[in-house]
Amino acid sequence: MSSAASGDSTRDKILRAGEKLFAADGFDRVTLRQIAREADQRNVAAVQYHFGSKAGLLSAIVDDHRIEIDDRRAELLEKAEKDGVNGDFATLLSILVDPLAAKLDSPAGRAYLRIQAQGLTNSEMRPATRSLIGRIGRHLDELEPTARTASHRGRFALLLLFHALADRAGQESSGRARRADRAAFVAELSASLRGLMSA
Amino acid sequence: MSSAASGDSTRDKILRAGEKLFAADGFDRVTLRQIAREADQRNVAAVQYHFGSKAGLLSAIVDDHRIEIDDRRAELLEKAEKDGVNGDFATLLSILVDPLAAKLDSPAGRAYLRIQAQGLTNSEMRPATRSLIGRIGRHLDELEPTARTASHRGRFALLLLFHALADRAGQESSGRARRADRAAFVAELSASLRGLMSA
DNA sequence: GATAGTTTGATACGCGTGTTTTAATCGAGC
DNA sequence: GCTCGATTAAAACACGCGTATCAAACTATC
Repeated sequence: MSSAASGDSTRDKILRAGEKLFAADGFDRVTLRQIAREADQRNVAAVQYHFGSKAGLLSAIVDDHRIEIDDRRAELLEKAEKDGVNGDFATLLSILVDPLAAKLDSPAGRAYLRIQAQGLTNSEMRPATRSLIGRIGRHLDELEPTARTASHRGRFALLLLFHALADRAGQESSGRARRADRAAFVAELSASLRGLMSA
Repeated sequence: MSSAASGDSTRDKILRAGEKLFAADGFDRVTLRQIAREADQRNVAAVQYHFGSKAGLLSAIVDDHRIEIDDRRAELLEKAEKDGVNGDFATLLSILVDPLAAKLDSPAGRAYLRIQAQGLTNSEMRPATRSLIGRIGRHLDELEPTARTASHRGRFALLLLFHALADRAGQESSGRARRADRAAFVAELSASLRGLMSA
């Protein structure tokens, strides 16, 4: 309930510390003591108190962002359906891509992208982001059934989407990529996805 | 020196056990005791003896496969250069894709693909597979410089290549995908990469 | 068949982990 | 100003980790 307001309560500090460290080092390598230190907390049990467990902290981090992304997507999708643009491939693609790509704007968002990609690779957190993607997928199916249905393209597109954004997030957070190039990056990614789906 | 001959020496059993467990659970989650058990070894220090450390075991696993893949690629590339086909995009792409995709054939190869994808996400083992890819990349640059150079497409292609294969490897190893579909999968992947690069 | 070298087995060590527990501190509300 | 719930601190816990050590078993060479 409080998560959206990014105050500096201890809970929020732990959340941001976890984000940062999980993204940079990987969930398994990060210690609760590291997190406490990063959050200016002398208490090694702070994570247990506020989130129950290390896994609980991960869920809190991921859910926060995922919910915001899905809300934004639902909003855009409803608008598109109302405008009767649900036959427009580019529109549907941007509904899929843009709210995720917007996560590149903040350090917290970039951390989320990297964490989500870790989860994809290690085959967990599968329910994440699923519902909305399914709904958009159905629209895409109506559009060009042969290009998507029963083929692997949809899955490829999802893999590329997440991993490319995570890769970019890592580069920006480590200074290996400049923020100014971001628009070009997103445009390239969208074009690549378009090309991938309709080759 | 001995790795190619997949005998059932203790060393090889440990190597295969590590492959299997690293791929399924992730490098960090796997303990040396699990590996020893999986290798029918009562000795918990067997990994230290044969590979020095847990990291040494990982290197041994990855290097074995990577060397074989790069050798195969070099072979195909030389043949293509001799035939003067180095202007053929499809040929170059298949040199990049086929030796990797061939890894889907064996359980050990599938494990390698998943492990390599983990490494990509967690940003290590970067030197891996680099040399050959660079050489092929130069050929691609000569072909259509605008489509690759200074754009993000090359990186996208690499990400998709590795993660799609790792994803497929995971599905096959867990029975969620049938081996019969593999040819179609590889064809789809190649087509997707082609579409991605030239959209 | 004794011997040197290599491999395997078994045990122990030191340490860091996530978590639990208990005590101290804080902050409203009356 | 006191009280009580919520939060932070501090210490301890049980456990599993990677590693080191040393003895036993095996293997080949002469």
